[in-house]
Amino acid sequence: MNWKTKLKAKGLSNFEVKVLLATARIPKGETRTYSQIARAIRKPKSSRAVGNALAKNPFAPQIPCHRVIKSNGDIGNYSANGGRKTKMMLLKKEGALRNG
DNA sequence: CAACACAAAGTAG
DNA sequence: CTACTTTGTGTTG
Repeated sequence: MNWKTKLKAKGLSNFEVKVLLATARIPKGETRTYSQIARAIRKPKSSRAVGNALAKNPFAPQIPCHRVIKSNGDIGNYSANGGRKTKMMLLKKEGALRNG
């Protein structure tokens, strides 16, 4: 997928593009923390800005922004339809979230 | 300056 | 561990 072009076509900034690119690299059934994404793009202190980029994610269900959680194991938030609920649902369906 | 989908460190019990 | 406070970061208004 040429996200880099699609994202930029959306008017996203270089930072947000990198974040989404790193997020699109997350394998199914696994999860990453905002901090890890921040590290992946060489901005380990921008864990907060990382969330902002995911919030702007124009390809919500396509880019696994739902596979991104907080470092303390918490789900975090979700801008797409459903919110946190859908986030958990997707993680459960993929097996990333083991409630039991 | 203010607001946000966070993280790390310090203080207190 | 749990709860609260402070500082850092990047985009947008």
